[in-house]
Amino acid sequence: MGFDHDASTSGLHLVLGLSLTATTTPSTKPQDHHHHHHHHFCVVKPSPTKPNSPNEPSLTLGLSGDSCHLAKQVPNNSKVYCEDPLDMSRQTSPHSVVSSFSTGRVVKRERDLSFEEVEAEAEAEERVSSRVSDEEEDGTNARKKLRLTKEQSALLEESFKQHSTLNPKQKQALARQLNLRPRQVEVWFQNRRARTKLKQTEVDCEFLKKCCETLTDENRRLKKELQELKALKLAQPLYMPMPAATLTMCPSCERLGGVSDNASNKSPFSMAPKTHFYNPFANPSAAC
DNA sequence: GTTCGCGCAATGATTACGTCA
DNA sequence: TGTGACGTAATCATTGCGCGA
Repeated sequence: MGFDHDASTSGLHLVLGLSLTATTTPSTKPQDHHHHHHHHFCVVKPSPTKPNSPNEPSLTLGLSGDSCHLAKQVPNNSKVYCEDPLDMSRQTSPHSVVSSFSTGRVVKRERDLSFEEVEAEAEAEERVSSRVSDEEEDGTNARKKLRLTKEQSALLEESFKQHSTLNPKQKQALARQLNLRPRQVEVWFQNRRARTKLKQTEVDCEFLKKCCETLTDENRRLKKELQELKALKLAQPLYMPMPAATLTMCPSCERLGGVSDNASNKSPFSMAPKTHFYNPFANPSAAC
């Protein structure tokens, strides 16, 4: 589903998006808005520096948070302390460090691993190897799902605010900070991007629905007004000066509607609902 | 008040496939 | 043109929570 609001075809110029703060990143990729209880929305334009893929909606989500730093450090230890007793219980579990080792599955894709990363992963695996073997001894091959601690999530969020994508170095550093595997950090970012985009789409959809309702109402009202004016014109065929309040001026070309000198204005009557017209897109009339 | 089963949302992980250098 | 890295989309699986019986 793509929202390509092309002014040339629709007369409207919708470019919708969300932003976490007043500033936006240059990236055109959809970015964070997931935790909107922390942030506010605003309309941003996609950057022309990087074209969207054909399937990508033109609605974009801007990010900010340049002032954010990765200053907060999660203790580089398998135990991360938090207030939540639930989390606490999770954290004390070896599964809070590395997840999918307990699945018994072999992770096929380790595409992003440099030699150092492979080494780091080997170390990580080392840290949990005892747990894995315990499970194997138990005969339980249940897939345990990693639950990130609050601190880990916070740091990931913080990092995501800065960059919605990570280069290998950043990924490696973050993984080290979080005591996770780089692959887990990568997956987290992938999911974060995807769910941000999904949420964004839902928000945009709601917004467009409201816009549509508003325009429908306005259209209905204008049609009614037009009929009234036509009826008035029939009832009073002689020229009557218009009340000034009914004149309308195009905000872009600054011409008075209905009284300009071109040939298209055959009638001195002007549809001028300006006093209560609401244009949700704040655009000049498409007639201009 | 407690427990159990169920539905559901959140989220980590996997897979398939597209794009690009 | 083939390949690897990296992205998204779709999906699966696990977990925790709320709720009614």
